[in-house]
Amino acid sequence: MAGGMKAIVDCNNFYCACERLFEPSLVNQPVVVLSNNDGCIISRSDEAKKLGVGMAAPYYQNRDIIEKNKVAVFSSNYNLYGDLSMRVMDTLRKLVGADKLEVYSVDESFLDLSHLPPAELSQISLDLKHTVEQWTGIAVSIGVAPSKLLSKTANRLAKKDKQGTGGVMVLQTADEIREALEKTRVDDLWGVGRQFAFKLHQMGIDNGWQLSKMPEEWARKNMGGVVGVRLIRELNGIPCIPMKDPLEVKKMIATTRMFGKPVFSLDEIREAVATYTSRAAEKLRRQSCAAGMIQVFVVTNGNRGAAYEYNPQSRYQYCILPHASSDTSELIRHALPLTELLYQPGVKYLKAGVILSQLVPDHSIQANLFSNGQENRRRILMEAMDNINFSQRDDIVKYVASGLTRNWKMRQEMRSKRFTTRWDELYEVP
DNA sequence: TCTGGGGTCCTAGGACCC
DNA sequence: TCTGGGGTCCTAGGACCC
Repeated sequence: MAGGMKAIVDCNNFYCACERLFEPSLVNQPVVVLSNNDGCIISRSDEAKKLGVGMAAPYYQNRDIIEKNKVAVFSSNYNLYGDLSMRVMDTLRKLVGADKLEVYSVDESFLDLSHLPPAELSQISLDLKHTVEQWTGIAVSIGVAPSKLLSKTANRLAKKDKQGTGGVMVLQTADEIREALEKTRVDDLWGVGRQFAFKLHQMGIDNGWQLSKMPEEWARKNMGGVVGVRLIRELNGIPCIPMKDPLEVKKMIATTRMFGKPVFSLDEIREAVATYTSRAAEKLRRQSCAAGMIQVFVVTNGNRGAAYEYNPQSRYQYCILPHASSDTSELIRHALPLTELLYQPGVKYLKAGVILSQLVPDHSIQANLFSNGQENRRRILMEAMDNINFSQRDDIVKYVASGLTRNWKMRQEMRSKRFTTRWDELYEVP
């Protein structure tokens, strides 16, 4: 088939795989990893899936199955996952070239394979898979096809039938594509969520093949305009979702957290917001950007419904900065008044968050920096602070507004050590 | 009695993703 | 008692302009 082939490489049960790497006794044993505050299950090993542990399901609802079957449970350890993710991506970069790789998420990358001979794609993919596993210890699945959507579909089938496929599936001929789409429910297509899947089933469209035969004009009317048209084309092997430039930076940066326990006081919320602002500002500086707008939001449990119903209600406030900034203290100075606007005494708060947007590259504010020696010094201070916080413990250096007690901090009772990113927690060979 | 048309920019909100 | 966090893209509709 003509046109460039694209691959998606996806780490299998990534967070669980990371935990197992440092706890080999857990290989072939059921393992789950929990979200922040140990709230939800966000990664399951194949064994845990077989036991019926649900994805994104609240931990406490699965506690019975977990205890009965001695499932190993971990709080999420993002330092560890981030570091192993980097190793996987670096390996792929080495194998296919940095300009052929688009990191899509912490555990997935698209590869542009259009320069490779089509007849060899299967073997090349198998080699890629084996090399990544050998170099990093993380198992991956690979799907290859003429469009991103079809490669995601191939990847899903490869992962579902690891024995039969060897963890790799290449879709090239019309027959191969048809067979794969017939086996895939619309719910499982990349880009079809709950709302669209429901609509499609009502219309009698149940699998990917049926959907691929619908006219574009129908999709434009019924599936979100150009989004739907793109979906149909991608299903037909016409690439419409381009590979992204690896150098692109984020357009928005958020730091948000559920509180470990309900919070009532303004002081605690101010501390949380100041801390989240610091985190967000670090991310901002890491991509050499400044923010033009800052938003703060808080979430309460709402007033409607039964007493224990989970009914989150959020309220936002934002402000446009006089000039784009990446300075933690300046961002905090704008965030705190927003917090005060949002606060109502006596209300129980579950969560707060900070969102930085209208991001611009740092060099666009250089004129501003150079015109003002004071600000330039501040920027150097920020860099020093980031370096210290990164190489030492988190938050050795921080602003007093972030508070010294942090009793709103999240629960992480079952976190593994940060084996690869903290000197005092390095893995020891037994 | 009559009540244009088109362009641009911005924001809120929906839908989806991992 | 207990339900994550961080993103993207698109559309509709309002405000404003000529």
